[in-house]
Amino acid sequence: MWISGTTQYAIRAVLYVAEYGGAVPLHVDNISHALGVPRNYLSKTLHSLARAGVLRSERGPRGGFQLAELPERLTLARVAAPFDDLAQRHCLLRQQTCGARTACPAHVRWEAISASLTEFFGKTTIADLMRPDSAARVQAALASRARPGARRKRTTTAATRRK
Amino acid sequence: MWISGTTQYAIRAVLYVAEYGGAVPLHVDNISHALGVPRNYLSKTLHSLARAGVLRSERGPRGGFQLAELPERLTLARVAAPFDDLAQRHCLLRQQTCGARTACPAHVRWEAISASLTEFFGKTTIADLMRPDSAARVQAALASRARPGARRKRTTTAATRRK
DNA sequence: TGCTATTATCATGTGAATATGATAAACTCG
DNA sequence: CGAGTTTATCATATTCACATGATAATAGCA
Repeated sequence: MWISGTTQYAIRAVLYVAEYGGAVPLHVDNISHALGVPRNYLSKTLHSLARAGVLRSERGPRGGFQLAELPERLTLARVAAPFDDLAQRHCLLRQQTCGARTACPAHVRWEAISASLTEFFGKTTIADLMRPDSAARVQAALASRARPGARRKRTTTAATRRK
Repeated sequence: MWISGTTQYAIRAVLYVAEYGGAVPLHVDNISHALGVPRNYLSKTLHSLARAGVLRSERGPRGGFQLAELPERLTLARVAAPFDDLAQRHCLLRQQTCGARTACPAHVRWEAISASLTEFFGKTTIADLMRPDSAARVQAALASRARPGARRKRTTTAATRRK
């Protein structure tokens, strides 16, 4: 039961970037050390998050990972989406025929639980999980980065999507 | 996310035995056909359920699987127990240190959902999932089997546990 | 006793999730 | 431009859930 290990890594990583990252990007080494998660595996995971528009990444010296959006807008569902198809698995008994038309025996009873799970992942944000004091710092960091006049660089986000 | 495929097989199998089994035991072939589940894999699963005291099994001609208890007493948690450790996974982020003392960032918010899941599996029984009409038949079947004077045979249940 | 039906068990295979190590690509700055 | 830093990607290994096929053990019965 529950979400995949990769998704758990992802949530913890995004949360870490939210709390400890600021104007300066965090390196994979830093994050993987902090979380006790394999480096290269995390690298792939972070890259997926960048493609999904959750993080932005940059290579080379002064590179690393930052949030792509305010933590208030990053729901757990969005963070989990690249790794776990949270929506697709609503039948407790995995009956293919379980739908509005022909329900599995557990359908009605399970529906309530299932809905509360969907709501949890859809409404809980990274900001909700942050220590209160770090939320303010993030606001400042993102604001300064978005200030016009800053030099544009090529970063990997949802916009810059390569095959 | 959710429970393992084996647990889903198990619930569906126990439910099938409850609804279509009676005084005469059901064969693996019958059940696996009905559920569209691999035969030998199901056999192992059913055997585990017998060891767990959910089913009783018997070999040879006239053998097969029957419920070991009234469906009202078979909670989903009991059926799932041999395959999924539902209780062990309470931390959303899989933090080892997540407990009463040091909670993970999601602890408080996740606790409510987690509790409702635990309650669902602990309180929902096989009887709850049965079609209403089949419940009565099971009552009769189990009662006749328990009637004193019936010859005792060696069956595999929680009591007859072999290493 | 021996034949047959049925579950129990063993040995093995397969695929996906997880992980590792090496190399390529991109960026910074002297 | 070239050296160094960092992410991106590729090739491969490991592990585990799920599955398959063959054989052993047990029970009923002629």
